[in-house]
Amino acid sequence: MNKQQLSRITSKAKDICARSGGRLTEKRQRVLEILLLSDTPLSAYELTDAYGRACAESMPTMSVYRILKFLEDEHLVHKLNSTNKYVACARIVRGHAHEIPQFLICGKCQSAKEIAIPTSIVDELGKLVGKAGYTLMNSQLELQCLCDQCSVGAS
Amino acid sequence: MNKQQLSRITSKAKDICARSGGRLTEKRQRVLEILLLSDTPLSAYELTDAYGRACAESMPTMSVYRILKFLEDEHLVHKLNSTNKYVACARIVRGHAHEIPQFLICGKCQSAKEIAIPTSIVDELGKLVGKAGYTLMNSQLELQCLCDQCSVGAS
DNA sequence: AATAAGAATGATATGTTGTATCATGCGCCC
DNA sequence: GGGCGCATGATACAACATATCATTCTTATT
Repeated sequence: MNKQQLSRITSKAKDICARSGGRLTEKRQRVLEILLLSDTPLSAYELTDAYGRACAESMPTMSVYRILKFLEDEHLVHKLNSTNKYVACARIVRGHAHEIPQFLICGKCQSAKEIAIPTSIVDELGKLVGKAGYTLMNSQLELQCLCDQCSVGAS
Repeated sequence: MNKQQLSRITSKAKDICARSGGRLTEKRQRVLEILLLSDTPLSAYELTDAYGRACAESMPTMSVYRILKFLEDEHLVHKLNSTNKYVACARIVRGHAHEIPQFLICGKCQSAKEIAIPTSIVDELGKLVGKAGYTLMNSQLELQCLCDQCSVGAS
């Protein structure tokens, strides 16, 4: 991702925040940028370190958590529950509408790819869940995978 | 679950362990029993407490983690990654073959139900994952739901 | 039965993730 | 420019998890 793309994305993120009455402050923007530029999801503490390295001033981890919560509420960032790490939302990168996110997480290189799963599959899941006596509230899936690059490397 | 059922299950668990060269010691059996009798998944620390209450002697949390790891390796217990809690595997309760586990987790009462998802859906997921450049390694899903009892209560 | 080897457990320390709470700074509106 | 509300800092602590070394218990062998 080059600087121009990054600035286009953060400008869009600012709009998104503004529409909901929030503000993408400089610190929030920096945290988002670190996530956008990272190859892998980052934990709150890894973000704290990365912030310190990138910005020459440090940020308390508490603030990182608060900023992550803000960015999650704005749907600019997702939390991966299976790894306790955070990723920038693909919609602001690729420009499509917000969907229920699904993640493929490589167990070797830790990369995570956000994909959209067809409504049909989600509907089928919903029906199954209904038969079992439950109602699906959120279908963010996190699938443990191996990415093609790592498959090749291992072979 | 009554005592007879419990003893039938633990006896089966013993066989499973024996076949793989492991031993279901008394402490391991007690931890498994606590999970079998619990309405909800339990964290390692909750298990430590429950063990202390049930057995009049306490167990270090470290040992609980080790025992959980053993039980997981024997596929007698599953870990829910989204909540960091542990549940007894349904196969030893209901007697069917081991399948890739899927969990419905009620966001209100925390109950968790283990279900099996049809191969067709898992296959479809696998194909999608393949198209995205990944290989599915494990399709344990943890779906955030509301159980019918809690739905009724809330209405 | 004595003993040696290996498995299971205990004890202690520490690392990682996350929340609670109160204080301080900063921008905006009248 | 004074006050209000949002954002951030600082500190403490809770919850989850692992590393490591010591001790105890089993089991096989003699």
